[in-house]
Amino acid sequence: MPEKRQYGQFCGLASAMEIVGERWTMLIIRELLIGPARFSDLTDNLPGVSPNMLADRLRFLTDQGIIAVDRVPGDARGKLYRLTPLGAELRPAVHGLARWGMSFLTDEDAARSTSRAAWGFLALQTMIDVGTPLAVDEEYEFRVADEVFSIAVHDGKATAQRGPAHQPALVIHADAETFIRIGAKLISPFEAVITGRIKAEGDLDAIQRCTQLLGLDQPRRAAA
Amino acid sequence: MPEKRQYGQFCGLASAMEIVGERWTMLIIRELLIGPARFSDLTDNLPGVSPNMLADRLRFLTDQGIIAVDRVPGDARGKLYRLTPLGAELRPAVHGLARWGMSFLTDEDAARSTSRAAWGFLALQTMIDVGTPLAVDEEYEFRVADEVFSIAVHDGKATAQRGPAHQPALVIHADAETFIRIGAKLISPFEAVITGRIKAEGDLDAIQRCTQLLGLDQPRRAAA
DNA sequence: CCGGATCCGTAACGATACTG
DNA sequence: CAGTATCGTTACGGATCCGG
Repeated sequence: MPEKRQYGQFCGLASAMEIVGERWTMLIIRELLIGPARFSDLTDNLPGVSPNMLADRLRFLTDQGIIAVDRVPGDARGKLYRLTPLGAELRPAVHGLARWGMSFLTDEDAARSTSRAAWGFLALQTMIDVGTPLAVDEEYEFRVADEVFSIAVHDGKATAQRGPAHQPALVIHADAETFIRIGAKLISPFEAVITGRIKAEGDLDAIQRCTQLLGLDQPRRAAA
Repeated sequence: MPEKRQYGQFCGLASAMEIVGERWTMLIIRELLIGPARFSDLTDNLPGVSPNMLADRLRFLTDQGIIAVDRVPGDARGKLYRLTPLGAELRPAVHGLARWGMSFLTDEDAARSTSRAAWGFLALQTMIDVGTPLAVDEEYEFRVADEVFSIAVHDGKATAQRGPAHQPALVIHADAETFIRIGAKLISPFEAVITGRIKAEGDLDAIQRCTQLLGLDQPRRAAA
C-alpha cells in the first residue's frame, strides 16, 4: 500500500491541499454543495471521472469527516452522499476559487464544454458574495434550463436560494450556457435580452438594479 | 507535446482548478503572496519540489498571466517571480482554504513538518478575515522567529501588515511552530504564555482582546 | 551559485469491462 | 445502483548534470 503524498509543511494551506487538492476532489465538493447526490448522480455530472477514482475520493473524504453517507429512504441499496458541517465550511473557499476562475472562461470553452444550470447557481452565489448591496427590497427569479433559483434583497442584504421568488420584480429565463456566459461577463445582460438569448419579465430598471447587484456592470478584469 | 488535462466543464470552479489545481501550484502561489521570490527561494521553502516541476509551474503560470518575472536589480542573471494583479486576486480563495485546512493540523504534524514564520503570518491574516472586530484602537506586534508583523485595529477594522507596530499594546515573541499551533487552536495563547512557549509584553487584558479578535477564544471545530 | 534541463522509477489517473 | 478489477497512459519525485 503506497503512502499518500504529503507536503510535510505545518501550514493550513498545505494541510487543505493534502485533503482537497487532488484532481476531481473540488468538483465533487462542488456537486455536494449543490445538494446531496448519489454515486450515479456524480458520475453523470462529472463527465470523465472514472468510477474507480470517484469511489476512492468518496472513501477518503468520508474517512476525513468531510462527507457522510445516508441511505435512500425508499431504496435498500441506494446511498446518498452529503457534506458534513465540516465539509460545508469549504463553501467560502469554493466560492472564492469559482469567482476567480470565471474570468478565464472563454467563448471557445462554452462551445466545447458542458454547462449545467446548477453551476450557474454557484456563479450567482459567488457574485453576491462581493456585490454591492442595494437599498431596495425586492426579489429576482431565475429559470435556467429546468431549474429555478432566486435572489432576495432585504435590509441591504442579498441572499440566494433554490426555488422561486415570492413576488419577483424580475424573472429571467435562460439556458445554462447563456446564463454562465453572462456571469463570466462574456455577454452583458442587456445584450442577451436584445438578442433574444434570454427572456426577461420585468421592467428595464429592475434589470439594471439586478445587473448592478451582481457587479455585472463592472468590466471584466483586464489581462495581466 | 501532450495536451493538458482539462475538465471540460463551463464552470468557474472547474476553470480555476485547471489553472491552479495541480500539485504544488497553490503552495507556489502562497509563497508569492508572501512576497516576490527567486527560483532558489522557492525550492528552499517548498521542500520536496523538484526543479523541473517548479520550472514547469512557473512557466505555465507566467503564460496564464498569473505571475510575472522581474530582473533582480543588482544581479544580471537573477530573476524575481511575483504575482500579477490577476494572481493577487487569488488571495481570498487562498485564505479560505488555509483557514479551513488549519483545523486539520495536529501535534504529530507539528513534530514531523517544517514550520515557517511567514506561514504564521498567513494564518494570522485568515483569522482576521473572519474575526470579530473590536471597539478599540490599538496595535499588536508579533515577532516570530526572525520576522516581524503586526495587526492594527482602527475604526472597527483590523488589518495585518509586515513590520513592527507603532505603539503596540502587546508584543508577542514566539517560534514559528508554536505560533502556528496557537492559530490551529492546538494550544491556547494563555497556556502558551504560562508554559513559557511564548513571551508576551503587555497586560493580560490586551492578550484577552487580541485572542478574541482572532477568534482564538472559540473552540476548535468538532470532528464531523 | 543560480536557473534550469534530462532521465528514469513510481504513483496517480483514465477507460473499459465486469459483478453483487 | 454502487461499486471492483484490470491495464495502459500521464504526471510526479528524486537524482544528476549543464550553461552562464
